[in-house]
Amino acid sequence: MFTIKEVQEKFGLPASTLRFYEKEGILPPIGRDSGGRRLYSEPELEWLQLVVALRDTGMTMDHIKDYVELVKQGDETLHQRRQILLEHKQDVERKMNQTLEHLEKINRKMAIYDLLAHGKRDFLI
Amino acid sequence: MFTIKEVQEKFGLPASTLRFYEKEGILPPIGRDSGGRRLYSEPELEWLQLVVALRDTGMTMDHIKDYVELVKQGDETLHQRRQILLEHKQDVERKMNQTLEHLEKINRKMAIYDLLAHGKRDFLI
DNA sequence: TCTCATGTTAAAGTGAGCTTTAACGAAACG
DNA sequence: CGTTTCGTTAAAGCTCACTTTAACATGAGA
Repeated sequence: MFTIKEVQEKFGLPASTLRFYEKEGILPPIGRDSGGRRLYSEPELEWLQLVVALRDTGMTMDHIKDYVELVKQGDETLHQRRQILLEHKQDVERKMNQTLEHLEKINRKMAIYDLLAHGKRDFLI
Repeated sequence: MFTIKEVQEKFGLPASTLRFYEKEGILPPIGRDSGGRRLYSEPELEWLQLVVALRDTGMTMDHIKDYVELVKQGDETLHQRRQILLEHKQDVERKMNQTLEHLEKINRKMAIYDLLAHGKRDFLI
């Protein structure tokens, strides 16, 4: 069991964000100690890890919420959930390819700077 | 020379965004026709292409603006500009590696769904 | 027991990056 | 010549994903 501070440090997520995720239903309701303080358990951290993976690969909070709803509905939605992950993964791969193209553009720009830096101003010929 | 509508179609950027970029100094002031309408020329489109590459790889508008300021200052800033692009590129590459790790997480989740779908509920042994 | 760090909540506030609105001008079409 | 389309501006508005604030509670250490 982990306090909110420990989770904050483990994941690099502010406590305010952890509370916000719980309020929004992105995390399940977290158990409390006698004083009403949150105590995170392993499955909840596992879950948080997937949420972070989805968020950092560009899934919107609303879509993550939809996915969480399916998890709550149990095993009947396993296929649907797999499909959502698959489509998201394909999305991410498309975006990565776009990013690679953009990096190419940036590389070409840098190459031009290098030519200019060496006084080779005849590269346009 | 291209009208704002043509640029909008070429780049998939709304005209409102093109006007917004110009207002913010992210694009140079665009020339006008006799009726005060914007006419984009080739160098401006080249420039827009780099802006889009930087934006879509996660550079903030403020940083793009800083870069634009250096361009305006001319050749003295060539080295500094190359350095900014280099650092941004390294940043993007770090983020891509993070994304690959996140994809691994998503893949493992999908694999679990596959095992469950085939009734192999003994995978935890 | 006092104090101070750490936690709690609901609600308001923030910042980035556009997008919409309103009011108007120019110009192409029938 | 009228009307519909495309453009212009400044300013206000919007969405997303948090973040801050205010007011209060708990619990550990001196």
